[in-house]
Amino acid sequence: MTTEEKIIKAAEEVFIEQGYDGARMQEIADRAEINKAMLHYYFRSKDMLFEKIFEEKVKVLFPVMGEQMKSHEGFIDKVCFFIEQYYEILAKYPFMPFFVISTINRKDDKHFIEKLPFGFIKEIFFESFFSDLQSGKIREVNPFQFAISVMGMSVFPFLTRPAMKKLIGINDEQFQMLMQQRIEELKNYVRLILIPTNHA
Amino acid sequence: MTTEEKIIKAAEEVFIEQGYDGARMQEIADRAEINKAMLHYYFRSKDMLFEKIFEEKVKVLFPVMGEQMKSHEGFIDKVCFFIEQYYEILAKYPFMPFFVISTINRKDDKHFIEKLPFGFIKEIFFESFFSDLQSGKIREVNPFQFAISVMGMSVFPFLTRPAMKKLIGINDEQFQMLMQQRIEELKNYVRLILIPTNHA
DNA sequence: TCAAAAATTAACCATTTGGTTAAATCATTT
DNA sequence: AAATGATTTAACCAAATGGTTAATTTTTGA
Repeated sequence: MTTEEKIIKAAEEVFIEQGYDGARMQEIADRAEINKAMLHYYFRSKDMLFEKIFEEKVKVLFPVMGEQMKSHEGFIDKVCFFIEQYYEILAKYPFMPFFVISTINRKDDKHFIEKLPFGFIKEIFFESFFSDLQSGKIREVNPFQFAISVMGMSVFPFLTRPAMKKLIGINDEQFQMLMQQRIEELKNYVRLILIPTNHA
Repeated sequence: MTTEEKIIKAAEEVFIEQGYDGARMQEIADRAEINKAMLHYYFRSKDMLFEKIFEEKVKVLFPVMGEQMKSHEGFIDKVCFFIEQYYEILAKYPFMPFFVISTINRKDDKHFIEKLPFGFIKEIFFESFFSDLQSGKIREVNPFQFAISVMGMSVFPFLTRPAMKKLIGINDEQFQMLMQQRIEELKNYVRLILIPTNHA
């Protein structure tokens, strides 16, 4: 493991746990078991180190879901697939949503928002939506509001995880289970919302 | 306006904008137009000042919805009322959700989670849920997952507000409008999810 | 093998930070 | 008006912070 890799690993941990303002260069150095000067030797400044981490981690949270998504036929199938896939990612990186949100909410966020790769939603998601809407396969909902809702339902519990755990009195393992059960529940909601009622 | 009030107002602003770690005592003093020593004179330390602000603001975010909610009859009515009321609060304090979430996600959160008054949900929400479930007025969903979903759909856009604004290319006013429209959309989702289909 | 380049370290630096103090001002009461 | 207590201020402090530097060790390549 090279020094650079050790730094990135440690910086990931500290930035995600503590946020930009809470993170200390010394703590990153300590966890990486290197001299603090090395941080600046490899990444010049705290800002540039953070930028590097953010870019790398965001790629993980917004993966190339595009290709796989294309293989799913209707809009409902695509949404259900999105929910499943997103759970996989969130289960692996439960702190990521808070990391991203606290970054884009930072007062002097210069350009982090632009780095969020949201293109795939517009392309694949919406296109498929209007197609299925016209053929009457799905109910007429606002696609934008619907997209926000699906993301909100998926991500919100991970943002409030510490509270959830404490309020319900569960541990990490049980939380994971709750989220796993949640997949089917959310897919069910999606179907109930989107599948038109039979007015026979 | 007393000195104490000036401090609280300024501290609210700074803590909510910058978070605990990002907030500077000097900036709070500057905005309150008082000497920095006054902060410690009235509130002893940054920790204690923050605690004061958190308590006050949380009371706003989790208001005594209880009484009004009791007057709404069925579970669906209660949920719809919750969505409406919550929009009112969030429209007034759009930064609050992030403030609360970034506080409970802080590494050394000692006791802030306990201060979240979630009692009213258990009492009024769940009670009414099981009542309507038994009488067949609502579909059989997991009440817990459903509650998380409603909160997520309501709160999530406010957590990602800076990103939403930039990605869709709207300003604060337009964002507010989008959220206002959202109320009816969400209430509609709730009905579609909860009202049983007629298997005639 | 040996010099040049890259990597690493310890000591250091300027600035910022939360917090303190002692003196000064203001308000209140007698 | 004098004494008392509350409020306010400017100056100060120690610790922490991001960042630098010059010297040292390690690696590389001719």
